[in-house]
Amino acid sequence: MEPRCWPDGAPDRCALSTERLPPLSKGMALWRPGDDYTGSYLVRSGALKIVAVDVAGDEQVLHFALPGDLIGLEAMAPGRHDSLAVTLEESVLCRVRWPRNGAASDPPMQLLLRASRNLHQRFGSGRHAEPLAATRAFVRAIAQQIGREERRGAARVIRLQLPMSRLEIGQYLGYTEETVCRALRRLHQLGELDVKGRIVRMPAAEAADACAEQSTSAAAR
Amino acid sequence: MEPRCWPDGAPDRCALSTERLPPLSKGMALWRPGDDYTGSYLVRSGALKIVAVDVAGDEQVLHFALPGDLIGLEAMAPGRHDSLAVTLEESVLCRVRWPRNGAASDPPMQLLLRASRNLHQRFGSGRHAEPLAATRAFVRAIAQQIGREERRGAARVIRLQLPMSRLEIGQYLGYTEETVCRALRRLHQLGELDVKGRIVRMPAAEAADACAEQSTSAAAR
DNA sequence: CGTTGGGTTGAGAGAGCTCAAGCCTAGTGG
DNA sequence: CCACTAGGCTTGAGCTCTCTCAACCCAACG
Repeated sequence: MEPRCWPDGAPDRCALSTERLPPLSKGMALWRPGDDYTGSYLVRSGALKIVAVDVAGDEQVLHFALPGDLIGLEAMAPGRHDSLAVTLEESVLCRVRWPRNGAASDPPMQLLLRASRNLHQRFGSGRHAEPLAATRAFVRAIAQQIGREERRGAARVIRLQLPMSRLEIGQYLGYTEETVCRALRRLHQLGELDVKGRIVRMPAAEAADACAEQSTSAAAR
Repeated sequence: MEPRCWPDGAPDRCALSTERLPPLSKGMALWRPGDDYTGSYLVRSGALKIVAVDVAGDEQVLHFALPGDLIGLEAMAPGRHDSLAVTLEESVLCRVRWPRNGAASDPPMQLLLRASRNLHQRFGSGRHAEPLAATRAFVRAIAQQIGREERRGAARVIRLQLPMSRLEIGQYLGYTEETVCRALRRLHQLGELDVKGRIVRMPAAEAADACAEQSTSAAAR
């Protein structure tokens, strides 16, 4: 019944290594925000929660990890954890590691990096309680991906064209078209951004604290 | 500015192949629910939305794919797409393929498979509008992972112990502790499951359609 | 110039949140 | 072995906020 950490027959090609960790008791932190990424983990038994803690101290659970799950992959691309992983009960884990630069040119490894970025994005776009905060985070995330920097006099602004409608943003964030519309308007009134249809302009500084990640993503391209 | 589909220097090791697709015009479907998985895609330009369509016809956007994104990986593990991918504007894509069984024993490929499962789960646990449907889907997903089948006379039931508190479920689903509590109670009253603290029992048939979307939620209104 | 899809705004009602209190169970220490 | 305690769970009563529904505006396009 207990799944093996890794197939026994798997050779050590591609410099992949697994290492069994001593059992973690309930409530132990596997990693904390800011920790360097040192490998991913396979859950052998037990359970963990991956939580994002915001500045207000509110906790949002991003994922529950159960036996068989691979966790921590989302930190591979940025090289650093920005979430907190805590055991919900006594758990046994295996750490999976490989050299950071060694196999970087390996095609499957490239795919893994992309997958890591995917996971990281999905983790970042968690469910916010308020439509205003959710919409703000959404626009900033999009801005980081497709925004172009413009000079507007002395100020640097990010300009972008949203590819999707208000309705589709709502279908993504879990709100209605009207709520998204009102949230955008409120953000405009707060001076955080300038909206005209699907064209959005915002100060470059605003867009910067969206996730503050993806330094490696440019190199990956 | 245009990112390359793939590093030129990357050799064809590990039998990975890329293939550039002709530009897709706005509104074209890249894949539909039920389509076989034939490879993942890298977005070169344009934008797409990945949506889940439930039986009621309601669309939920799971992801917006922008240039540089890798999409479709979540279908690798199950081998079949259960979502719909549609271009939001004219888009250029590259398909990335590799033999299904060939490199299955390759450690990085194993990691990819795990990542695929992760993505698939995260895609499945999208934001539901109603707490009842969200809680139902959550419990069923957990049951599929850690539930044990029991014989209770003639009926087959799934028994499981939730590793997390009601508060943590709420922090995951985006509701408060009380709302989760009431949702569980309502599910109990509807006869869908039996809750005693963290012990949950439910008919094996119920747990089976974990991913089958909420046909009952619309009727519940 | 008319049409169409997307966007915006307003008013009312229902749903989930807040606050508060009581219960129940597991773990602890005498 | 048992009482105790603390945290989790449950339930209730108002209130706020988002959804619903409806109308109107607007720009793009033929």
